[in-house]
This record gives sequence, C-alpha cells and structure tokens, in this order.
Amino acid sequence: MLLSKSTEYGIRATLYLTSLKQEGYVSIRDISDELDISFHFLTKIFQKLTQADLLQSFRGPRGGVALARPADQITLLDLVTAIDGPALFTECVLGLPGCGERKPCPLHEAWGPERDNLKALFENATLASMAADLETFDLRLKILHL
Amino acid sequence: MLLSKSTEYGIRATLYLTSLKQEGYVSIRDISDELDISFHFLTKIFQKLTQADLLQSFRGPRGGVALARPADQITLLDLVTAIDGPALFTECVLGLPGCGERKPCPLHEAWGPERDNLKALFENATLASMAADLETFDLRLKILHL
DNA sequence: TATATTTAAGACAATTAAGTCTTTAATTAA
DNA sequence: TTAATTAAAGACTTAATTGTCTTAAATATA
Repeated sequence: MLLSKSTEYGIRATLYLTSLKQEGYVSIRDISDELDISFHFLTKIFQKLTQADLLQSFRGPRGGVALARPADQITLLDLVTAIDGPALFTECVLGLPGCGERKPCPLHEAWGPERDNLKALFENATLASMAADLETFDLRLKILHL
Repeated sequence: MLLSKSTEYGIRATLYLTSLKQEGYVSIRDISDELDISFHFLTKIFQKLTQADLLQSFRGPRGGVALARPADQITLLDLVTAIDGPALFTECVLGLPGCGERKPCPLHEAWGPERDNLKALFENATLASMAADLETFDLRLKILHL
C-alpha cells in the first residue's frame, strides 16, 4: 500500500474541510460523521497536522479545526510527510539501510526518477487545486453506502 | 512504505539466487544466512513464490529452490504481485472502494499515469537485467555490518 | 459561576504484519 | 532401512497499525 490508512483519512478529511470554505473552525465530529471516519482516530490524525502547523485547532464551543494557511500553500506532500513521515521519498525501495550513490541497490537508479515524479505529483497537488477539481468534476471523498 | 518487508526480502533473495547462476537447487538456509534474513520467514516468502510458479523447490539433501523459468522471463512485477498482491497497481490511492472513471477521487486522474509508470518500471526490470546490473556495477543486496 | 461544547492526551483493545519455533513430509545417501 | 538433510505447514510470539474509550483542559454562554 502506498499510503497508510491514517494518511488516506487525513487527506480526505483535510480536503473536505477545505471544500467547506468556512470562515471559522469546523468541528472534527462534523467531518468524521460526514466522511465515515472514526472520530477519535481522526482527532489524532488532525493533532499531527496541527503540530505540523498545517491546521489550527480551537477548543470549546464553536471550536474545531481550520487550515493554518491558504489552501494553495498546503500540498499533498505536506500532508503525507506530516502523517506518514518522509520515508516514501527518502528510503531505499528494497529497505537497504545506507543505500545511496556510493553503493546503490539494484533498483536505485530506476527508482530515483520515479520517486522524483511521485514527489512532484504530491508537491503540485495543493488543497486549493484539489478542492477546485472537487467542485468542477464532482469528485468524491465519501464511501458510497448502497 | 511502498513495498512490504516480505516483498523487500523476496526481491533481494530471488535476485541473489539468480546471481549465483547455479545449475541445481540452492538451499534457503544458504540464502538467508548470506543476506541476513530470518530463515523461517524467508521460507514462507519463497513458498508464495513457488505457489505462484516463479520458483521451483525440492526437498531433501541437495534440495532447495531454483528459478522456475529463465531469469529474463521473471519480472519485478511478478515478484511484487505474488507476495504483496496487486493492490498497489489496482486500488485507489485514497482507499475509496469503487473509485473509478465513473466517480473518481481527487487523485484519480493524476495517479493513473503515475501508477502506469511504476508498473512499467517493475515490468521492465527482469531478474536477468537486474542480475546483470548487479555484476556490472557491483551493486549490493546485503546489509552492511560495520 | 456552572454547564455545555469541543480538542488534547493517553490508556486500552483489535487487527494485521513480521518474525520464531516445532512438527511433518520428501528425498538422498550411508 | 536408517539417519541426515531440506522444504512445507502451521502454531505461536512480538511489534506495529488501526481503532475505541475515558479523562483532562480550554473555551463560550447562560
């Protein structure tokens, strides 16, 4: 699996938050209800994003979470690295510690450009651009209940 | 993480087996000792590869494992899908069941070509080509003990 | 000030992945 | 035929991830 469940949830939830375009804070409960994600689990994921300064949170009535900066200044790469860490973009595909130019693994050369592509893709996708796509193409963030 | 530990081990071990260019069977113990992979764990991984007809195994003295077909006819994609399954190349990046052309997630369009690249990379890398690189460039499969 | 609302934090449980150990079956060779 | 060698199979343990629950802290409002 490319992304952990935590990261999958984090992306969907943050994207949903963005799409609401709400002035103030949005409660985590509203988001978890809407996207069918465990409230407590989502709370923990948001805590990571808050600690990484991607979100702001506020306690008490009318509290919740909000983007910490404009939606065009938060990328998918920000979200992924804040939750899963940078391993996907830094570590050897074969898990060999110390794999590098000096003594590379058999996939090193081929994986380098591929990893850069992936990173570029994640870097170019901002919450703003994705939220725009969301509107334009009526994309989905929810699981369908049949 | 892109690949599971099982797949990482499976690739390294199969590649090592290929590089030996041995006529008969190579014992799993020899491979696990050489690459510092748990013997029993590697045995299970090889069992999957044997069941997927990528390896042949033989019990008893002078037994072990061997490639089931020429090294240029086994790809990295074969190994990855045999061990981890095809999810990486088939499932939605955001984990939305039913994500597809009809009702795609916000990453669907961007991820499609990227996934195809990745798949092509894994499909073009055969055990033969990687083993050749291994010789030519003195690449490494082992963890370095300092 | 008291109560309700909301996130923070941490304990705990369930599930999955990773790793170990033991027994069985197949095969060779003495 | 007996003993040694090797993979197969499955039980078991450990660790990591995922998910749940409870309590504490912060804040607003009545």
